[in-house]
Amino acid sequence: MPRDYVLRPFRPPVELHINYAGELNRQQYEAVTALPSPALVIAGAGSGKTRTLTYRVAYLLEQGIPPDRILLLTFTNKAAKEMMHRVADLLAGDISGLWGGTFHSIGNRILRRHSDRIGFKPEFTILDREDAKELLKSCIEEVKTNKDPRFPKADVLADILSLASNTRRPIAETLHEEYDHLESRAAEITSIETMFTSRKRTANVMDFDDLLLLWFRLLQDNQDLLELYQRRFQFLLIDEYQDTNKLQSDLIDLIADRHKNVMVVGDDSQSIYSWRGANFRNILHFPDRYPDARVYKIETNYRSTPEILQLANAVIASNTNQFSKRLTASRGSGAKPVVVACETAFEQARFVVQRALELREEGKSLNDLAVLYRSHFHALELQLELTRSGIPFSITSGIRFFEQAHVKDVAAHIKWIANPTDELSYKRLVRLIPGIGGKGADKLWAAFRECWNHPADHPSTDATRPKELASLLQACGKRAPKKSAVAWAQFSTTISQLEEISEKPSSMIRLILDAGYDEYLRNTYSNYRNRLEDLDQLSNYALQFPTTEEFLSQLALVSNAETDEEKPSSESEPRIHLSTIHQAKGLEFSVAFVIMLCDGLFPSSRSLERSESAEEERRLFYVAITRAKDELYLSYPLIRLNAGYSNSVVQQKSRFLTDIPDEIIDTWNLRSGSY
DNA sequence: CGCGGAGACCTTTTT
DNA sequence: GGTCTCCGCG
Repeated sequence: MPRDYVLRPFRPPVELHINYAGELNRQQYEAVTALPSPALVIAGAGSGKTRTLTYRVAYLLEQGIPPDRILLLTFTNKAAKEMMHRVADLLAGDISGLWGGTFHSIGNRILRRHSDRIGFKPEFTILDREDAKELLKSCIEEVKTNKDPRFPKADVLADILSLASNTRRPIAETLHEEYDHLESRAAEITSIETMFTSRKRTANVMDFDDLLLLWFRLLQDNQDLLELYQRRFQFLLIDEYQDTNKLQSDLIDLIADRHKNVMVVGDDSQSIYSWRGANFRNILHFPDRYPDARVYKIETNYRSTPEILQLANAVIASNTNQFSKRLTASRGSGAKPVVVACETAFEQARFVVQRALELREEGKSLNDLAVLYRSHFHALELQLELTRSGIPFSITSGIRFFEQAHVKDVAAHIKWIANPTDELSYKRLVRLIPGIGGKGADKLWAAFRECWNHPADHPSTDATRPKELASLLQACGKRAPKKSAVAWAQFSTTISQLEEISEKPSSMIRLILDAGYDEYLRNTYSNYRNRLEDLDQLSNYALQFPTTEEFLSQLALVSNAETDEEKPSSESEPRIHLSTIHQAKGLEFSVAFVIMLCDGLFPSSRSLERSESAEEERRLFYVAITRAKDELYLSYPLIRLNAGYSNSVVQQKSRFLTDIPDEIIDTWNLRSGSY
């Protein structure tokens, strides 16, 4: 059944005040922003990719295109938000119809509107990785016929299923290409996948991959909706195109099929997400799929000094699989990058601390400094040293704010009330009650389902209002262990109170704390104060969302780099920033320290097994180098304490460092000075 | 069946 | 060092 699409009157063209930043090449930007679609912009690191896209959006609006005809897809929600702010500033106008965000967040918005078409209810909840794994685990248990210890674990399985979905390949083919040792398991894995899919559907939950896959299917299977969105999103702009996977590029192609107004921007040298299914060949083959595409290269770098750029060029030159491009610096000369050899990781940490303090003396803010590393645990010693020296730092840690146990416990209350079919949230809640564990939760879930399906058997419930969760809970509380009866009654009371205020997530959090979670925290965790503070913050954070649904979507979809900024405690005190290289993508800092450049750590020993991933490691190193504007320090320890076994391991200097010609770097050898 | 203690095992990157 | 798993006790 076709839908009506209301055409709004064209707005008169607005006055555009693009203020080309002084250092930028104005002609170049004008050429790119006015480029006819389809267009492919190959833009090197620091060449102002984001700025180009921002101007492009502003340009389109200036041409009289209504904001709701534009879809802006970026790598993080934060990037989209910043670009949209910038556009609003440039135009001094209302651009509220403009949609911008990650593929996942846009998928979420669209799927909520049409969930009925794919057999979901609009209040579906989103599973994070951990939840998805847990659900997968119980599917494995059901399919597994005998106790086979070599059966692939939920971790591996989650990766396989995700990769298959994102590359749009059948599972058997994915196994053949990437996990050949599991090829004989294809049939079992496929049946687990089938069960996993149906369990998600009954629970009315989606995982990350579903947000893309179901979005794609929705458009593919519903001609009217396809047409609706093809007409609505008349201009598509995609940032970081080198990191899109097959599913994402197919989505773009599907929506763009009618008008072909696509502008993609990316840099194949910065492709660092292939393990997630990203395929930088999407960029290479773009001109094949869009024969009319104009290709535009930006090889000027506005960010870094020529010395840093020379190093970047030297590093990436060893890679064979790429568009050839050579970045030229637009800035004046600076200091050579420095390679620092350290004895131990602690000495390396002291080096960073001391240098950071010196730079602060020289007038740099700590905000201008960043320490980058391959994996989260590489920053361990540095964190200790920074804390010891009292230097403020912020860190994008491995554990995300929203994935910590206490945040998830509280969120489970809100999620379950919004979506009572959410099995995982229910079980999580029930297991908080003393005396109820994994098996008990399974049984109580079955009991709850039964009360839900047959409310007539339980006179206390009102059949016309199946959402009276608290009374259903009371009804099936009989099946809870006797010693848990009091806690169970308390639980159902809390739920009934929460149902009253189910559209006020902030008040819900406070109520959950008052109703006993506070006490639970106190008894369970030694760092009870911190966790309580987190929840306090979460409650404040929730205030900004008009609906519970938006709050929950936000919890599931924002990355930790974004939450860092969102935390209300963001006092203006300058902090040195610690981050993995992956999470520093798209950012820039005056001074960058890249630490732990030891062979086996960076490049990581796992990646050296395959030649393509060895090239990707080098691209990652390239990304790290090109984050620096003025100064760059590359350091490595010779000895590193091996966590746990308390024996030290001698490290080899990273092969990335030995490959660098001596004349383009300075070498510092650390000596211990006396006070 | 829940829970606490003892041992094994692992350490890539994330929307 | 921290998490997950298994085992035996209550």
